[in-house]
Amino acid sequence: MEIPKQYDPKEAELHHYERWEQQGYFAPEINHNPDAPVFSIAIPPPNVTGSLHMGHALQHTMMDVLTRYKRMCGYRTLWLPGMDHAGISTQLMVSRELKKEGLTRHDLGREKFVERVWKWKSESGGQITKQMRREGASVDWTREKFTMDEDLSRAVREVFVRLYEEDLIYRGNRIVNWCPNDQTVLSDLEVLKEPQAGKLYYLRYPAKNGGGSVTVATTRPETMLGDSAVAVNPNDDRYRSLVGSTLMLPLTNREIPVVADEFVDPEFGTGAVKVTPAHDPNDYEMGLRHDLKQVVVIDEHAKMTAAAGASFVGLDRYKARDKVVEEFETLGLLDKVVDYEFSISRCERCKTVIEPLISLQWFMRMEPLRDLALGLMTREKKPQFVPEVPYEKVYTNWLENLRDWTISRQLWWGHQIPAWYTKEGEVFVARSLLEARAKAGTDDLNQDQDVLDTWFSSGLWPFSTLGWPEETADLKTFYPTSVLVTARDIIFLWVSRMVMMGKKFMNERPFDDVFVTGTILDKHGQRMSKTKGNGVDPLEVFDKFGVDATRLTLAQVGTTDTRWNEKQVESYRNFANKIWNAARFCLMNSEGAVVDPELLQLQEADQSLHDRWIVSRLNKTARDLRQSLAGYQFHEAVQTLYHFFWDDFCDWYIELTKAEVTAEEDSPQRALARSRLLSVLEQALRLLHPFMPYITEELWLRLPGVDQKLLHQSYRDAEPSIMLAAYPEGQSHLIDERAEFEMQAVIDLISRVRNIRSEMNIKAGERVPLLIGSPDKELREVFAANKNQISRLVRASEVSVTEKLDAPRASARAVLVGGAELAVPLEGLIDFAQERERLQKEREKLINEAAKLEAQLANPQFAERAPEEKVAEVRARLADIAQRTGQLKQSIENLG
RNA sequence: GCCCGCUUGGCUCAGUGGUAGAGCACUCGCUUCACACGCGAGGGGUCACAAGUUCGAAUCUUGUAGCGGGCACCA
Repeated sequence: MEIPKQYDPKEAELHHYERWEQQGYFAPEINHNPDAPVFSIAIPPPNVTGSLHMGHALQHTMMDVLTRYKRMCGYRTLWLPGMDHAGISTQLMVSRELKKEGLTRHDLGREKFVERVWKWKSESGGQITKQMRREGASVDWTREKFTMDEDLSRAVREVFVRLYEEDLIYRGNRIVNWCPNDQTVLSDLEVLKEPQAGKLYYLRYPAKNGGGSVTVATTRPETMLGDSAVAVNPNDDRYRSLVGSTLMLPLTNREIPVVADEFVDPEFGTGAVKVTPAHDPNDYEMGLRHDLKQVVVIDEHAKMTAAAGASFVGLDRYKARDKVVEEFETLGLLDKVVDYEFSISRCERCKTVIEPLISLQWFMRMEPLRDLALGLMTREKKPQFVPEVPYEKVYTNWLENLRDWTISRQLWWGHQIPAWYTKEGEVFVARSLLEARAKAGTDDLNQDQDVLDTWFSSGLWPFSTLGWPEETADLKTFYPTSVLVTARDIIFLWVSRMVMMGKKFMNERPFDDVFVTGTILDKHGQRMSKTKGNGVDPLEVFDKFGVDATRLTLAQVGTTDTRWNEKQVESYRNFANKIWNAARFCLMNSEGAVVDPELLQLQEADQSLHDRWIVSRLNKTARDLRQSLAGYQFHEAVQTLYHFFWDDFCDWYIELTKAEVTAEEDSPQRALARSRLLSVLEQALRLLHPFMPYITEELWLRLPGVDQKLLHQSYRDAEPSIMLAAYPEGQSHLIDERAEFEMQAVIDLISRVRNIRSEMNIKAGERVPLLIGSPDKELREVFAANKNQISRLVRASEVSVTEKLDAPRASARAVLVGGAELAVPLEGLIDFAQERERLQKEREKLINEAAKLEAQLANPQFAERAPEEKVAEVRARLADIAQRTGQLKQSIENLG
């Protein structure tokens, strides 16, 4: 079989996914063990309008690593995919399309418009579902959900009705964030606060009865037309006498009172505040406290109303501002204008400046729900945030200060609020029109025109996707889910709401853990964003370096913010190629061999050192990986895999076993060595699979002897695939510390000889004799037993191992840890002065180190207070250094 | 304003109360029969700064500086 020298990711990425999906490997039903433990993840549903960006790729990689890992461990595994209808985004997108045709949504009317959105969805929505297949995401597409599906919509109505019946949802007139462009209300979380360079205007209001006046400072002069009071601090002596008096509001001829309120900061501005209850959240509260009139002077289009006066009506808010200032100046009532920086609220989507307006909306009362979430954290410490710092605190602090949630939106795309009104305006909240009619006792009902905030349905996601309110088998099996993997920016918008809703309606946490990923920044450390145009498209990276290499790069990001670094992907592309070529070597030498995990199940003294060693390393690696993944230590896991495969397996094991494996003649030894090599490779591929699904499947299927026996017992009937193979255990009885110690001695020996060859400029092809002296009998036996391997790897002409080193004067020498010595006779090649200098340098290094250790031991408090084993360790190290220093000294003297 | 995080070799990042790590970049040598997307050998960091705790601090505490982020109703 011909295997190309270079791995082509595209080839491997072409067919496996389709096969996995068709065979049903992603569905939990593939697991035939009725007692299998359960692992489940509900995907953070991407917007139906969205296309894949780095953040998705990052999260999906981590979720897929966990899912594939747990599946291989025999868990009944479900990673449930789906999408969010994304109310505003989607409506805007379709409206923009309409605009190209010269239409607005109002031209179509609500029903036609919504139809149009559904059409758009089926034709071009959900790009991400295709892109996720490319990523290799092992989600169960048969359970894919959309927040506007009928069953999920039913859950939304059910929740709405129940909360309404408990008085946790109410309708009322309150001041809200209004977007004059999108013509809808927004929740506090959907507005952005931005610093703004503006001006502070000092306006003077004359007293009603001649003489005095009060000057107020404001950033929004146009709202003065709606003022209904001026407030001062009750303890402010400057204004004490004015409290209760009446002012004449300029430009309007209205009389307004001066009131006293603790809210007012005497230090700011003039210490007197104009109060506009209808157009400022603070003033709104103050207005309620003092029973002030709400004078609405700005409408939902951010234009002035008739109440603003005949000369202002119809003016844009900013035009009105200029006009107010102008008129104050004319009247001599503008005291001054100063530059002032303040923060301004903008619509998250369209960046329009928010207008606070009083509006009739639906709200969710959060206190009781908040208490459920806080109680869950206090009593059960759920969910467990990873990393715990700072997210647990951020989450609980936010909950503690939570305010009621505006849940209605003036949109057409979304879950229409299940409330119906009679002609008289009486409201009936019901699960359906039929139920509403029954409740109202009339058929003459109109449904509320508003829809619910997108996040309302998202909050139900972990259970609505599993069939709630029906008590389905899926709901029983997969709820609560195991872990939520998400970016940090939706902890409030989404995570907290899922916890509250899950606790409320399932009486159970929605997930055990919340893993908060880091963020991928651009190379300058800036957030990637569409508007900045600095995003890196994951699909392009897939094309350039392969999906597996990209996944490895993303997995190692873990929880820290990382600048995008293409070099890193390239190095993992190289790693994939390394895997490919290691397998290529194994396969090129696989005649007469077969994968047999049993070969790796025993550690016996008569096996060669490198075989016992690689089994030990393999099991240690598996053990470490399991530990890393259990703690969501993705970076650590990637490093462990990389170094096991490249360093241990490729650099050492393959090289050490190469002689046996490539022997010309067929023999039982050769067959055994080949089978062993294949079996180690096979285990290594399993370890890698959750991170690099494509290359591992591609290679695994090519290995001789791969069949159902290798699958986890829960999947024994399935067609073989590495994704159903059992994840290596990491068995402690196969970890052989002695073998690792001995192998390390061999590795050190080989490295020192190579170092000598390099420093002495010995030609790569030239063979040199190697003399080893070791006073330690066991080490001597180790070196002797591995003569052939050592000889091969250092290109020695001969290797002799003796108790005492007996080398000619013209030799390059080195001293190893443990007192072994080696010499490479270099008659005619060696420069004595240079060699002396080389050894002297090394000796000085050791002497410096010894001095530090001696100082440590000389401190009586060290011996007294440090733990015994630490002291013993330092003593042992010092003894070893002393011995080596002595040997080096001897070597130098021998050189003359 | 309040809170939080980060600061480790040229670059991107791990890590840890007890001898400083990786990848890339760099230097030298290699067409060694899996791989030049490779092999072998090297150089390079007083772990931002200061004080403290400790037998011992790059790691813990406090403060300072720089960078980044979150929260906040100051007109």
